Amino acid sequence: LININRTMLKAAKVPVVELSYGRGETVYERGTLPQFVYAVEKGTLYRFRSAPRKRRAILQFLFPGDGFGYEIRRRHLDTVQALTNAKVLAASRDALLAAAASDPRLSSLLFSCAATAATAAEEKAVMLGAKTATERVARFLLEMEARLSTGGVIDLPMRRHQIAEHLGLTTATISRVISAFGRKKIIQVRGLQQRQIVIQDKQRLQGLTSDAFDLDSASILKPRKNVKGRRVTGFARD
Amino acid sequence: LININRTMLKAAKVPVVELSYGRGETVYERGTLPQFVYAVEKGTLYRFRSAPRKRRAILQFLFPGDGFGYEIRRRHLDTVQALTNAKVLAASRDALLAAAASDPRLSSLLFSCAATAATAAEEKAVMLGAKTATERVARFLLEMEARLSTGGVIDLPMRRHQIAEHLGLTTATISRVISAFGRKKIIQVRGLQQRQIVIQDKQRLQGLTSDAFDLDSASILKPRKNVKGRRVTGFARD
DNA sequence: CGTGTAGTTGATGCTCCTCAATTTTTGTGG
DNA sequence: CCACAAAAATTGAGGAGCATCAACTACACG
Repeated sequence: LININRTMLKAAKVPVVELSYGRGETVYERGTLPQFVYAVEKGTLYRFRSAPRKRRAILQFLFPGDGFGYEIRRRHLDTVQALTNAKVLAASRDALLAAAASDPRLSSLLFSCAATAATAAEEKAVMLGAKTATERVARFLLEMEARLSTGGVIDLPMRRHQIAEHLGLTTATISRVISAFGRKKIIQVRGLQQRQIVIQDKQRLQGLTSDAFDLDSASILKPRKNVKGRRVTGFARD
Repeated sequence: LININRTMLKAAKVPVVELSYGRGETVYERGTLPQFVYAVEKGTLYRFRSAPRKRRAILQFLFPGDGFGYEIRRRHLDTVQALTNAKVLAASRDALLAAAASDPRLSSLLFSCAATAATAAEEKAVMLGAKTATERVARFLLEMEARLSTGGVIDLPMRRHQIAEHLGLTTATISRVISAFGRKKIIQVRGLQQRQIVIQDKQRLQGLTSDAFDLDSASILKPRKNVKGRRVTGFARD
């Protein structure tokens, strides 16, 4: 299911090129003509839109198996850049559609891929609907764990600033929340630039994603301050 | 472009049923099996996900020409309900895919529809990325104008509460921002339940969507209070 | 004419942004 | 390998913006 994009491109009887990108290099840019459909082979990339005053919105981080370039417009609205050294497969969109015309299986796969892209975008919208920073970061960490944890360790390829642009928050807030999670022993942060994360109490983290009202979300950011009037749970202690 | 979904369903050589729904009736529910692909014929519907503690996220309002049911999962993750009396076209997903196998044109259309759904979801994510309530509401009004204005009048089919659930805000905030827009003569609000809106100064509204820093966004919600230190523009007056 | 629902508006407090200082890490050249 | 500069991350103080709670108005409907 997760490698459906890669599978599709390889199954199609169309020429597929493998492209390599170095850190920071651009795959395609906003305003260019969308000609290809891509699938990540190796490394991490990210898609973003830039708003006027140097505000950027990172729509998606792309990991091996992820597809991109499915959006249909006359021009690309977004830009894709490599976050680390990366390899991607690319196939001509027209060729794919032509091949799909004679191959029912491919046609179905193509539809699935586009539909998957839609679901992913919607998932992101739901995440941004989460009101508190605590909730967003918790969701993000769990998603990253699912995508790129190896041996219980999440090796984040992105900076705090990029996480912030992805979640609609600021670097400072991301840092505060992650530090608080660490203090609460929900996660353990380590490694260069604090980019390695181990989830120690997954259940508590999951509890924070759905509804922070049961827990004392204020205590995450200001653990010392006593909160009056609110329900107090075991979360506040420690 | 906008009626691509309807066009596709009608062009396909598959049985298409027309279904009617009364206000508040459900088209499909979270957890059910996704069997159909739909297109709105008449009326307005909306898609939402409900979070644990009676928090709902409205993913999308559906107007004539819009398609839905393209997300691919084993179960529906969302629920679709009619906001007004509505008619929708429905075709079996399997039948569509089968027909697409022998019809290249249909195959391409199907892909386009799914891709359009992806773009729409992303657009929503970008909107939620907007930090201020002013910006979100401005975007929303402009989108509604594009979708359902007739003779310069936007006839909103949804309540304030539903706008709030769509934008990730509260009813109170929506009301405050809309009132402020009215006071500033950017829009004119009228009709039963203040559901009719006329955009009087589209340019100013558009200015608020992209970057609220040029304008004094604080003055929207607290027009009386003098703001110190910030750039003051023509927007603050009046 | 009361009851219920939707919308508006005010007061207050929490959350996160902003600005800024400090520490840690990265990268560069001697 | 160390010294230095530049960048990233952390942390603190203060304030802006929205949620929350609640009072109030307007209108629909039985």
